[in-house]
Amino acid sequence: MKAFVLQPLQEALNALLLQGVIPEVPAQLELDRPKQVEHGHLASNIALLLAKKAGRKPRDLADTIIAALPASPWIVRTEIAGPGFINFFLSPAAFHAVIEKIQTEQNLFGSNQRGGQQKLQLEFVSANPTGPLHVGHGRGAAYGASLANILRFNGYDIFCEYYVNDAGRQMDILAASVYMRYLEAAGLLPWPFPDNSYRGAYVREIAAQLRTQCGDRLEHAAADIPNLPAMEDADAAVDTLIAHLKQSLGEDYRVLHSAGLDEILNDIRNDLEQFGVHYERWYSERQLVDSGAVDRAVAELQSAGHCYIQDGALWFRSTAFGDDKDRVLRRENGAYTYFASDVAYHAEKFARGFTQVVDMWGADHHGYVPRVKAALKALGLDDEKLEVVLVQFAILYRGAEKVSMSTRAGEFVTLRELREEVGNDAARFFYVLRRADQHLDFDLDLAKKHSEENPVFYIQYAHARVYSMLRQATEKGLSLPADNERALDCLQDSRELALADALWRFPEVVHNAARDREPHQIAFYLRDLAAAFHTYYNSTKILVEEPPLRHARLTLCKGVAQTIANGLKLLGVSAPEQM
RNA sequence: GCGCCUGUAGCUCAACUGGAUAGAGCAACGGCCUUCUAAGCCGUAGGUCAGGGGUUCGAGUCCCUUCAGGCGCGCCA
Repeated sequence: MKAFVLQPLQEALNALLLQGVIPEVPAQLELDRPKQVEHGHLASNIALLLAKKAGRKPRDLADTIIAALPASPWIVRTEIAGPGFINFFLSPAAFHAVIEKIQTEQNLFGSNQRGGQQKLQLEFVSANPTGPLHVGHGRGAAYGASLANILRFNGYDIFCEYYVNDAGRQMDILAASVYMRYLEAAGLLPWPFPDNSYRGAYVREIAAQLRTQCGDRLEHAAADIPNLPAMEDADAAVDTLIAHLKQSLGEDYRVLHSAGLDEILNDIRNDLEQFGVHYERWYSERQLVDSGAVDRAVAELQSAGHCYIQDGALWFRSTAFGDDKDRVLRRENGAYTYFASDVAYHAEKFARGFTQVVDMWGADHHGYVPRVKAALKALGLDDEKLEVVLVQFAILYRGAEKVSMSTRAGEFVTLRELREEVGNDAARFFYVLRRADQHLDFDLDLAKKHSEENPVFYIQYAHARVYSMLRQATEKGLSLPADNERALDCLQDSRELALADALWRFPEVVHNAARDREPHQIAFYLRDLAAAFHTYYNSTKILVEEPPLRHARLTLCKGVAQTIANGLKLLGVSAPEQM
């Protein structure tokens, strides 16, 4: 819609530039949608911006600009207002145009090609496969998947990836936890299950499966098992147990390790798939390590002279690249840190040719950003191409009551439980109702309500209402508009034009949501559009006797339904035709 | 202590990246079903944009500062 005004305005400014009235034309002309209807459909502040440079009074300059505007069928009136705004009033035809556009583009309405099919990688969730996903991960999943949809709709070539932390200490602790439950089930665990291991019920289930699979074959490692409770440092105690298991079980340690990993990763995959979250690739940290990528990345940092050895550990001088302290790459005991494999992983992302990489991390990892960027810079890569979105936690409520959660103790609400309780649609929608960097209060009771208080149903209801009218018309034997109905001239009422105006906003919102990485803009827009539709529905009878008017109104309504469906699709929410 | 984030209506949050009289949803109050789904609509009330200073035609938005809250500051991930 903005193009209707942008083009004439551009022409006028170019003409004035030639005449020497203004010294320059801004590269990017901007148009506002005024809050007050009296201020027109669109407004430009261009006279205010150029007044000083042109040595003219703003209102005076605005007058000159208006005089230079070429005639346009879309603009019916202009006026100068306030300190020097130029307000534009558009013709009904400008609003009918959006309805025709929707009919032409249908499920592509709102999309654009600004991305130019640039390859963009999105990494999100990437939770350690040490247990089922909980509601905190759900937010990252909903946010990442929605953002992926939105960016695709903006013409980007999107590649979604889940980084699987399947190498490393946490996975070993899981293996040890499974083993302890395995022993416990046979009454062979000589002391109580320790607090700092994985205590969730799922660990018992995995242990039970392991027993079905291996019988008592693994029990022999219980013989000289370290006495964990007797040891001072609980973390060191677990490490001792892990070392013991690796040595004592030999090849079978791999079986134990995989028992937990495979089971949990499968569970996570299914969970996300059912939640409508799809990945192009599950990237294994273990494979990254085995391929020698970590060795190579570290060696590259070393040969570039960005490393030093201190206290037996290998350090990366990240302070030379904006970090506030140096970081260890390889520990005194010879093992790489998590950071080392992350450096390798990110270097790998750029080597794969992505023009932009977006990571979505839990907000508690924010201190981690400078060191990863430092490493990229040290490797001669452009750290601007790595964008980190920090996703805050979701706090669950039942009405006013907070649901307490503790991951360690295994007392957390899983994503699956949440989905089963409130449904995928409500879960997806509620998760993206806030900006990612804001805390999210997730009210389970509200998400389940099928009433006006629940924004998901409010929007879906608007969509279903349109289809209800179409069914109703058929039942009454009233003719329906053609799919390419173009006789829209009878839509002249301000309420009809206002509704069409709301439709015009959709492509703009899609663009802004992608630019700002803010899916919530879509959610807010849909609520506004649904409200505008409900208002129209209540004020105007759609299924009138006169066919031309009925057809035109129904065509407008179908445009609303199509737009709602397109928007909900971006958020991974269904658009039912009947409720 | 240092760094990052946040502070807007009773509650939960927006505000098109500097525009005109700061908007929604809940909650509160008052209305609207003989008519296409009342899972809806209309209206009323509610504000020192945390406080202070600055930048300019113009500030919730940018800069400085104070206060309050959250998170982070491992050879953990």
